Amino acid sequence: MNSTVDQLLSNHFPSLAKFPELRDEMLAISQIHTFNAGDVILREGQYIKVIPLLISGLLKVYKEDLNGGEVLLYYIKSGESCVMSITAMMKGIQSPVKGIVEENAEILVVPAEAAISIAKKYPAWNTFMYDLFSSKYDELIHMITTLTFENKDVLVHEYLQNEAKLKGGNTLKITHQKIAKDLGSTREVVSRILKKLEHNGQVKLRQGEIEVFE
Amino acid sequence: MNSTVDQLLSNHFPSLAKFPELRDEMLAISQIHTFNAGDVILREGQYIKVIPLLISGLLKVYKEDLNGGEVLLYYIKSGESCVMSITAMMKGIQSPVKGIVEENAEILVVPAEAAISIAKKYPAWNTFMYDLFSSKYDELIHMITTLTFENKDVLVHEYLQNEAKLKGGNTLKITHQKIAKDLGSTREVVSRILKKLEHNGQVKLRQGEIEVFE
DNA sequence: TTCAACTTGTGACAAAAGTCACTCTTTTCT
DNA sequence: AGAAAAGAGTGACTTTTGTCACAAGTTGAA
Repeated sequence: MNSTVDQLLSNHFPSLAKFPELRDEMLAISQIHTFNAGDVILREGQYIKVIPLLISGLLKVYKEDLNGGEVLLYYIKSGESCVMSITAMMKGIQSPVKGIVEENAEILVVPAEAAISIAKKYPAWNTFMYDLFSSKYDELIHMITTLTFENKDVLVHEYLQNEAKLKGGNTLKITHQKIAKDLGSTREVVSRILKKLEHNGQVKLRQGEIEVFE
Repeated sequence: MNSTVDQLLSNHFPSLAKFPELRDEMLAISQIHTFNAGDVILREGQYIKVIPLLISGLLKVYKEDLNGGEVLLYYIKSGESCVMSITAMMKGIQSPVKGIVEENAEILVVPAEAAISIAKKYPAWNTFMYDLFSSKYDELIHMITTLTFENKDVLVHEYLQNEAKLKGGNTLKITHQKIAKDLGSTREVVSRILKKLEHNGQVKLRQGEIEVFE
């Protein structure tokens, strides 16, 4: 009866599933949940009770600003988990970030205490986490360098390229307003940048969608 | 003869040293090195051969830009290590960041392979790392929100407050040029912001030094 | 002490980003 | 079809940041 979960684990988290004991223990304590686009699966200030391992779909992780703004920090895609959930869980603190389902998602949910005991028993779990931490550090650091050294047009362009890559298609169904919100900017500024990118042949704009080239 | 190292470990890394076996293993394979302010202890592109545990002093970690700029990502203070070294080591990749000694430092140096085997044996090592990763994530995320939602004056002010806190003194010996370099900005901009901060009573400027209030 | 190097101040201007106000287009709903 | 809502375009203006040029203050070594 757990054969489906078993397969999902093997397919999407091979570096964990290849250790039979670890795999069995994870199967014994975790469950698959499904979520819909738009669902907020983690709020700022919430305590972490479970560690999510993403089977399919796409999540976005945001940091909220005092004045109602928010900024997209990174994505969580298939085969990944939420680094901020892990670290907040280990310290028993509230989540400093918000997690939203961007594309309908299947999530393997591991209870926090179970995750802690697994981490102590299986080096592979920690290896997986180090890899994950590493890639998110890279993303955050890249974001900092873009914010520091580049103008907003680069930020917008990289955002679009990321979206295209992660959503598997060069035509994005997205509004200028949504882009502005994700980047902590304003709609007018984004609209003008998009016009400029279109002028440069980097994108093609249509109502409600953007085609990304390159 | 290892009694000194033993004490340093106990004093500065209590969460590791309180486990006798872990402590003994670390003592057996690690060494103390000292470095001077200005020393570059890690270059971008360099492979990671050792994990540094900072006993005393202060390090700064930078990401370099293509056009000769660089931006301060975070500090490493006593009781901490370099998260980017850890993750780069685990993946066997080159360091994506640069580490510079800001204040004369004593560093407990753990060979990379030894660190890997320790990580597999002692959960306390991983707990320590998760804590460290967590605090650096917080710092990077805070930097992103500042860059996204605040003007440069806030960035400069927070930089000064950090410097004051980490260097243990409200009078910083630092030039405007150095601040500009750390923040990826320019000297004139920083000079003007500092004037403004002085006007607001947040700092007091003198040649070659800045007194930080609050 | 005197000069050279370093540090800071500042005016003038340019570029980037944000704000406001309003229009126009496209989509959606009844 | 027709109206409302959502999305996008745009001019005019402000604020913030960056750039250039050059003056002036400070420090330290010869």
